[in-house]
Amino acid sequence: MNQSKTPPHIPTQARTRIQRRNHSAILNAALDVFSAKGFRGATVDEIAQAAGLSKPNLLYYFPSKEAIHLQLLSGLLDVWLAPLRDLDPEGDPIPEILTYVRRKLQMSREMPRESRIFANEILQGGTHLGDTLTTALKPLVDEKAAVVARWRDTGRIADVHPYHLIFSIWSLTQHYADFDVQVRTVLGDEGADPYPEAERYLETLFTRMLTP
Amino acid sequence: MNQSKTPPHIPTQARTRIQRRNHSAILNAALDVFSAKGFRGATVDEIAQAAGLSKPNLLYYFPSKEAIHLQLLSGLLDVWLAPLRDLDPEGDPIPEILTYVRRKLQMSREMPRESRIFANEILQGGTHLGDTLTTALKPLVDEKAAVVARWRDTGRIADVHPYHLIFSIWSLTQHYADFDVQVRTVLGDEGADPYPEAERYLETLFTRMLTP
DNA sequence: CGTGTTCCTGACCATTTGGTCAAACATTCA
DNA sequence: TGAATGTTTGACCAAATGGTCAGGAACACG
Repeated sequence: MNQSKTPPHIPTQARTRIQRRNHSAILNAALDVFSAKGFRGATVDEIAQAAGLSKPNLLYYFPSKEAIHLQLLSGLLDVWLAPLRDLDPEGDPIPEILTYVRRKLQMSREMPRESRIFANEILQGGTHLGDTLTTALKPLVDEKAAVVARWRDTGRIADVHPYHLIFSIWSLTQHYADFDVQVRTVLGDEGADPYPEAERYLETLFTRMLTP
Repeated sequence: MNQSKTPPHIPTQARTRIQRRNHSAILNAALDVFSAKGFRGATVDEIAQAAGLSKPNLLYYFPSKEAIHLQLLSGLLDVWLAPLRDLDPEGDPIPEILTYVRRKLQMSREMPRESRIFANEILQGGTHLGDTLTTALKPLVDEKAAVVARWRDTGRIADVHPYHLIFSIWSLTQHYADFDVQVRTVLGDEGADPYPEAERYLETLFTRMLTP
């Protein structure tokens, strides 16, 4: 009957200092573990360890493993789509698109865990995302594809399919994060950082593709 | 002490009719389940059900879940690399590369399960593949990258980084299998088959990229 | 100090899951 | 037909895992 012990499950804005610290420690640890092992392969205990907490203690902050995963995913999509959101319809088409490519590649390099977690989720059918894809992703892509279509129809870029252009940017940039092992293996261990070459390659690719 | 009941674990060439049937039924079922749920997410029981067998019966044909996964993976790599293997150094460079792209895209469409299982494996760090990547994949890529480099150095194709060209072909073609859900969601449910458009797009992309 | 709240833990539980085994059932073939 | 060989299964096990809970420790604050 007592209404005590209300666990601070997902308080959005954590109240106490300890809450804030542990909350973010958990999310960060979960990012590590989920991105390395996938949702099923990750164990609550491992996440707790990585966050420096005991399993029950972690469950004190989040109601379930799935809740952690979910909060991670939803928090991610915004960050992930920011570069596309910033594509400026008033800007110079080709530089605008090249900037988008560059920013996306940069995110791949600096946030590979996020990229992998997302890839994993989509690979598995996006079941955890619910209708987020249709409500958040699709409208934005529709909007920006329309921008690209306008650029194309006014002859400012070469003839391209707007949606597939966007798909190609996604796939090419995220490839370096998601398939990191493969890339590094093929390039040999000597060639440490593939990103500078990748950036040059993608710049050339899209310049040649888009120049009228 | 009796040496009886030697289970026909991985007999490579199954002997009896039943063995052949069940063996391939298991592998096919495993392809379904592993590609849909990943290695950790897949359960032996589910694979057995999908193959029309009981779990112990499945374990009669394969010593472990991992063994099934492994046999699947190793059998896959050969098929997967065939198009690259067929890249002909004596052929016409641009048509040769376009053919490679087309075949790779076709495989994406016709074997999405295989593509996803592979993606999943690489995403997780390729731990199950052991050194297969360095012994089987790298040498082939090295060889074909050299071919591309020769074409480039003799001016038969435009200036490109051979390895990143190959990476871009992989990522662009497999994107349609691995991120199928995303692609379909963004394109809307009406536009059923994205592949014809994709093929046209990729043809244009690489033609513009490679024409000297 | 004392009291209420927040934080943390050891012990525990139910379920899932990979895998085993003895015995039953089927098939083959002499 | 019958014995050897091959196939299938129900019952079972041990380990892993997500999650609970009662109570103790730390902290905030009057």
